Amino acid sequence: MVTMAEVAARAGVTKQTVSNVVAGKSVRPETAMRVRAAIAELGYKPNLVARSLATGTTMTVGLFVPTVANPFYSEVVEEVENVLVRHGYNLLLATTHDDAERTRQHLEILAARSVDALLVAGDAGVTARLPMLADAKFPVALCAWEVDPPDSLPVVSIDYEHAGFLAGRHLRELGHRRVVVVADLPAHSRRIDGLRRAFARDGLSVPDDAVFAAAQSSPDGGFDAAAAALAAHPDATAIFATRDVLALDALEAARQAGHRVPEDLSVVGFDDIAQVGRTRPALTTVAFPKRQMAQQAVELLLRAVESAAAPANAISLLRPHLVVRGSSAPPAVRPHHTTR
Amino acid sequence: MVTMAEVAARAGVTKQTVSNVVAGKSVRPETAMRVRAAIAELGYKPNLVARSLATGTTMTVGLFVPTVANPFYSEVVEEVENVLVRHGYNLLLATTHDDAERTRQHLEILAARSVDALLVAGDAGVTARLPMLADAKFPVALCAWEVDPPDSLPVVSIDYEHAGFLAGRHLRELGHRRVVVVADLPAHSRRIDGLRRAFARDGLSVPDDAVFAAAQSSPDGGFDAAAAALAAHPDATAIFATRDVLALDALEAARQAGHRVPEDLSVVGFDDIAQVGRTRPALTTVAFPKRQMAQQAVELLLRAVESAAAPANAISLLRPHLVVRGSSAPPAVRPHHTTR
DNA sequence: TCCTTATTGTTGACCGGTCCACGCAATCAC
DNA sequence: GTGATTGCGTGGACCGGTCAACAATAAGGA
Repeated sequence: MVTMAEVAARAGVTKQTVSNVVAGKSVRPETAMRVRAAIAELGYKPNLVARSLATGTTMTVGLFVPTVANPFYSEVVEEVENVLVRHGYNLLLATTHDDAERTRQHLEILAARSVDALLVAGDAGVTARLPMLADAKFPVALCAWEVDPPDSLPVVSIDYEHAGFLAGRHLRELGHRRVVVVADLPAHSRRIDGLRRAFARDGLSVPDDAVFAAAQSSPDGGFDAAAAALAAHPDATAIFATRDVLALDALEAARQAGHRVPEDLSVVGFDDIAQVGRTRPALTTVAFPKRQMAQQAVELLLRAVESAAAPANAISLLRPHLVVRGSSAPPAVRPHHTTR
Repeated sequence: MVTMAEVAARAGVTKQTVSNVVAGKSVRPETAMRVRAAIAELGYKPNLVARSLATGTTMTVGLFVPTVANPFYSEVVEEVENVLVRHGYNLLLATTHDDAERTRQHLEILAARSVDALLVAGDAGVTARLPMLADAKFPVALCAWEVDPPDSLPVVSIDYEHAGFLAGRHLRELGHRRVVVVADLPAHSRRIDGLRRAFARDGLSVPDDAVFAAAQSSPDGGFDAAAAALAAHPDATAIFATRDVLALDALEAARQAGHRVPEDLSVVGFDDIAQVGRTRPALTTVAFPKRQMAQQAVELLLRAVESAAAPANAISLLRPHLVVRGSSAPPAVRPHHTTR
């Protein structure tokens, strides 16, 4: 590899002058030309590793996500990368798989690599490492954070409770009274709280036995939970799934149980991942402004990096909104189900 | 940050000795203990940037994918990261978005960062940069490569033509004679070649006007193409989609056109992305061994890195296989469609 | 004319590790 | 007892940039 020193020799100046030309600092035009010519002739490219060592900055940002297999996080990754590229940064991607030990190792390596900043999306496996995150020597931000926002780190997320409320309000406005829930528990309990609040306003409740946890280990977890929910509550007129992928499973379970959606049963999801708008029935869901979130979070971090200050320790909550599509409708008028 | 020199001073030895302890080279146990104690007391962590500069190796591998939004590539990314982590490497992710200029910049930066290796998945936007890839100073491998495998770089992929053949043979074995195709063109033409070969064996053809290109720009491209295909060929008994996401769109278009799948119309996809096994009807598709591919490709690269040699310049083709699910069945026995 | 203030470019230290040649003891064979 | 081998540890150069202090030359003000 051709180094700065070689370019300097070729142009008859010092390393430093070459450095100045590359960095765009004031250099007499005549000299700059000579240097630029030498750079071009030798095909010189600055060595970023060396620069990083000298400056302590790597133009690299780490991103933690639980997994990329979930489309929600895919979209986050996609957008984070876009914003980073726009600012000239690179993305170091690490999946945590909700594994605390794996997360710890990744964190250690990122620190040793001196990334300029770290964005953590999703909480599950990382929560335990929060103290470690708090006193990292680079800015850290959290996003898509549902549980106990720690007060030492900035967060860009949404009001999950309110998002759940939107789903509940929609179902109530349609006239639904009995809803079952398929959820990732305990992670998604906020969303359920919101749903319950909407029902509670009208004096209705969503009892605990109407909430079914999807087994996270099995790929059929969502399907099984939905099937169980429908079997246990044949009088339910709606399903709320706390994640779109679960909602897709629920749609399937409903179909197999002989329900028509939305005529017999409404299904409402959460996230608004790309594919749910194109299935039939298209899914009514609470849209999570993922890309906006990714953008804000990254820009928050980069501002902190450039001002060399700790990021504003604030919580920024974006507004989720309901997207009404074909999977929800008023409940069918049918003989009232009698218990016993 | 605490440096090696400080640890050395604390332990009463030289930097080099500390380095040896960290690297696990032979050091007298007694000395090693003193050094380890100093490391623990000071909380020393080696600076990987400095190490990279000195050794010229960064323990970092770059990955190019067209996008992460497509579940096919998500799975590839997921698996690549897993393998890298297992070997102690980090992942630098770059999306190309089929943009040659963006790809060029990324490539330049990765080179300047001296990544240890680069894996390129998918071809579209990158093909133009092949010469640049060929004389990179680090090993490069290609995967999921459909067009003209260049002979200067190792490739881990599948035989796309054969994969298409599998789809065609399946449809023929079921008895289908008239199939329409929804495809990303021209990228997926190999797959169609294979399909055609299967039909040709029985003296049947898949005419050009039965092949519909999905507009890549629009999110409804697949849907529109499928709808057009069905409208233009009402006598078709099967759809072959060259990508599962297109197949999902096709299922939808079929439903809206009033076809029952698989009774009236069979749908066969390509890729076997995670979600298509859980929809109803579950999708019959040609399974692409993505994870195996990712694994082989990464391990090929890492072998090259560790032997400091150019990677074996070979083409490794994995075997795709057909996964028969619910979306394909023998064609309905129905009055033969008369043209006019 | 002389001194002050800019403007460029030079010099040498430094970032935090690793590599390599070598000194020094202790061990071994003869 | 002596020379050869081996095991540990030292010192200094080096990776390829950047930074800060300074020297040199040019321009501006009194």
